[in-house]
Amino acid sequence: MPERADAARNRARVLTAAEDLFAERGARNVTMDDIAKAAGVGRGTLYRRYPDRAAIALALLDDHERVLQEKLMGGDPPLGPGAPPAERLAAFYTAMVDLLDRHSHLALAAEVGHSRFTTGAYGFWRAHVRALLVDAGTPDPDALVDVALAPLAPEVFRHQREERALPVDRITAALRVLARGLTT
Amino acid sequence: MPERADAARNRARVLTAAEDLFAERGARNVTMDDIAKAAGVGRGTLYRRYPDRAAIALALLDDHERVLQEKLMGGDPPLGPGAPPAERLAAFYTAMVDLLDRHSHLALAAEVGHSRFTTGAYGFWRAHVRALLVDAGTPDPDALVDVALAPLAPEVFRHQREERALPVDRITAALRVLARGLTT
DNA sequence: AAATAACTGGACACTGCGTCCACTTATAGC
DNA sequence: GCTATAAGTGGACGCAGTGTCCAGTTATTT
Repeated sequence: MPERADAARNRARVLTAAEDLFAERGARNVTMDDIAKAAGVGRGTLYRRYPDRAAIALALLDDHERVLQEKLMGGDPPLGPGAPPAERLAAFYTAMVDLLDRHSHLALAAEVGHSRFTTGAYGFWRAHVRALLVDAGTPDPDALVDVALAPLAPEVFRHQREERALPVDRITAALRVLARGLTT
Repeated sequence: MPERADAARNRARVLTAAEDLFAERGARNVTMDDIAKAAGVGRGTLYRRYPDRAAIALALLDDHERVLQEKLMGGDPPLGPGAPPAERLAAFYTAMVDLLDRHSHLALAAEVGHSRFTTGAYGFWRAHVRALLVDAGTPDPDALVDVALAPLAPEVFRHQREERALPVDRITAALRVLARGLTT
């Protein structure tokens, strides 16, 4: 059974309203009530589809992440298959920083603390990086993979950008150093 | 003016009660009310000294952290001064993992998300690791230092230990690999 | 013993969460 | 078209936890 027309319309309204609110005042200062009000929808309707803010942010992020995921699997090197693992890892870091830079408000909304690790996206990044580490002959990839992904936590990125006022390209360069260190 | 005797007694009761509760059911499931009740103290008294859970956890962590901080500054090598920076960094990682292992419930309570970076302790670790990176001749230590500290986030440690069921020594070994990669 | 300043604790108002259910509306079969 | 019905809707409700406030209490000083 396909989705009902009014339900689809409301879903779209919720997503665009949430995106606006997150961008405007940061996810921390947006309540479920705010989103419902802004979307012109009742609380019940909102909760029917999205149990919490993270679910909404995740839905919004999903599109952007899927694009990157496809590039990783079937795109051109060095992001896609073909390049040596050290270069693919560096390219992955660069792409992730770019993603964080463009959508950090969403990332922060979606991945508060623990929940970060339980999203499907984290599983994908993890599998990808783990494969690269295996390919590069790094010892104990299962332990190192979470270490390699830790600097991509949205909180870390936000801290570097805002508290430390680091430009994006310096963060990228630092992660390139890390990529080199982990694959040799 | 010294602290009044009854105030000191109440502070001690709050701290031990909080430590017990955190250890017993995890910081996430302990409310300020719980702590006040368990300490036999009113809400107002509790809030007078500690504005939130993080402040209490921080006070509890403080002692343990100070011990390590002193070892870093004036203890024996390789933790203290004297050893080459690569070894000191590796020793620092090992000591931090040990600290996390023994007090992860407190660390998780104290450093939820963003607040992690604003604690005095983070500033200390940051300065220490930054100096080691400078010493090792690593490029752009200001950008790399937060990368180097990211894997020590309590959430990452908890994920590795519990979700991934990694033993402590494998986490330590992985961080030693990282230390080598960052100082060469 | 009285003065005083700090400390105490529970009542209170408030915010945000999540649920529930009576009502509405889109779709399918007649 | 018209009705049946199941999905979808929305706001009222109860709850949990936060943080504040102030009248009363208690340690300390003179």
